[in-house]
Amino acid sequence: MELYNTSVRKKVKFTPLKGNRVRLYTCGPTVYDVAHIGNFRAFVFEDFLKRVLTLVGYDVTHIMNITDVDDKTIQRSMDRKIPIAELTETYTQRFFQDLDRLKVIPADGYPRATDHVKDMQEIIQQLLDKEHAYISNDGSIYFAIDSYKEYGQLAQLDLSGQKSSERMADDDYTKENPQDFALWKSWKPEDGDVYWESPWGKGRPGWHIECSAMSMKYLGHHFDIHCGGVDNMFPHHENEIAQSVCATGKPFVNVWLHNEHLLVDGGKMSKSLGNFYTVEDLLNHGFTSEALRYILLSTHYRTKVNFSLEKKHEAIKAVQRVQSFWDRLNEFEVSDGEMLPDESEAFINSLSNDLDAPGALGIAFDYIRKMNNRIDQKEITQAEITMAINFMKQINHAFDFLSLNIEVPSEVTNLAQLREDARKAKDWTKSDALRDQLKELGWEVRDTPSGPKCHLIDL
RNA sequence: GGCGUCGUACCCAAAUGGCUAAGGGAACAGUUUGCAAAACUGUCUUGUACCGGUUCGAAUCCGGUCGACGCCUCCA
Repeated sequence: MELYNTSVRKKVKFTPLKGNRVRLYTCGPTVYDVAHIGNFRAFVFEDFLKRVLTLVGYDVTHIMNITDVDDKTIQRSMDRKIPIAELTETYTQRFFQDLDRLKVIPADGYPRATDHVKDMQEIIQQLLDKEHAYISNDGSIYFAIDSYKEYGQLAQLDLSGQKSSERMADDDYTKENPQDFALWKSWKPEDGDVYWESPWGKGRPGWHIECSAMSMKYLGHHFDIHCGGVDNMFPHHENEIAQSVCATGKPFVNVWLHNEHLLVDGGKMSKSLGNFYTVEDLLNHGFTSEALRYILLSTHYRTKVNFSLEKKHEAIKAVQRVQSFWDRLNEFEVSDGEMLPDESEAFINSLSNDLDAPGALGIAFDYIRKMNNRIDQKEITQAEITMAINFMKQINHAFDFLSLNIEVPSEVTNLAQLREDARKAKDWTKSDALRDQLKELGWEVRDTPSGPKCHLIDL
């Protein structure tokens, strides 16, 4: 498959560094607050990447960090007068809950920054030893970007032409170069009891160092894929590269993937505009997990997606189309077999082309219409049913648009049976009344050749 | 100011210089249905922001204009 590697700004053929295993690191949340739907665009994109990699046959080891210490987190815990660990644990659990609600496959590990301070210190020491870092006069440690000639390569920044503004120079008088970034922040009174002992005194790690430490610890110095939002490209990922490469003297990440942002109503999400949505908000608005996945995946990951509440209907209808076809297929007797229709190859080719999810969906919907038509015409064969089931499983492996194993409450089943009895007796008044009754319970009944079928109403 | 992205039908959104520019949603008409729902068929046919250029051939490449947005400082 081909992936767009930000590092070289073009699509490149992807091959794992070692055998069949893809080692994947994705930047996780800072757990000082609830993550919003924009954050989850990144996490759902990464989930999709992983699903496609496994669909084409790779094994994936996926690590996502949890940033549980930084300026904002410390500030929030002080404002709320609760211990930082309590604050971060609350939002970490909330994050996992939201991932689950969006049907995101869990990572193989979610290392927390605060559990890896020692690993970070080791890297910092290596950087000091190799003179890529220096201790400033307040005890903080900075990475010297002048010591790494490749600095700016990922973001394609030419730093030689940039001059430091007076403001920066004033704020950062202890740095050798205003662009140098912190590896270790010395303790200040406003940090309270948030500090770790180190060879350089009390302090806490800079933000970028955690990803270098944890990715290399769990995936090795040189691993396959590192993902994040476009905003992380600079400075975060640029700094990660500098730290990691200079500390180990080895290549760091093979392929960098960056997803574009999500806009709401054409602009940035903000609490003051009232367009700041969490997963919970949207579920309360009547979006389903599948509809949210559809919205996040039906635009290519490198294109900005414009979210709005008006998309609910479109998204729900689209995923229901897939669901209805699946339900319809399952009314047939299914025989075993690995056969797949020709469309499966086109579908996988589309996904292999830098995760062209919209293109793949086009193929899937074309196929669904074609097969619905064959069922309507009563021309469908047993072999086609089997292939359709297998193909739909592939589609669902990648997108997860189907709600499987929904249990119909016995109350609903009973009412549906009463209605069916009334229909057989041609008592249309009674049967329509029972249908209305079911509707009030949130269920819709469809009369099919094999009897009435109940479906949850999403709208 | 520096770097970069984008503009495709009523809405959303693919198309890596080459067949009639996918697909989803909405709308309208029909088939089917006791009526529905779902599904199917048809319509939405001078739709690639605008102007110019390169080419046998351009949504795609180049230049310009207009518009939207991102990064350069914490960000998915």
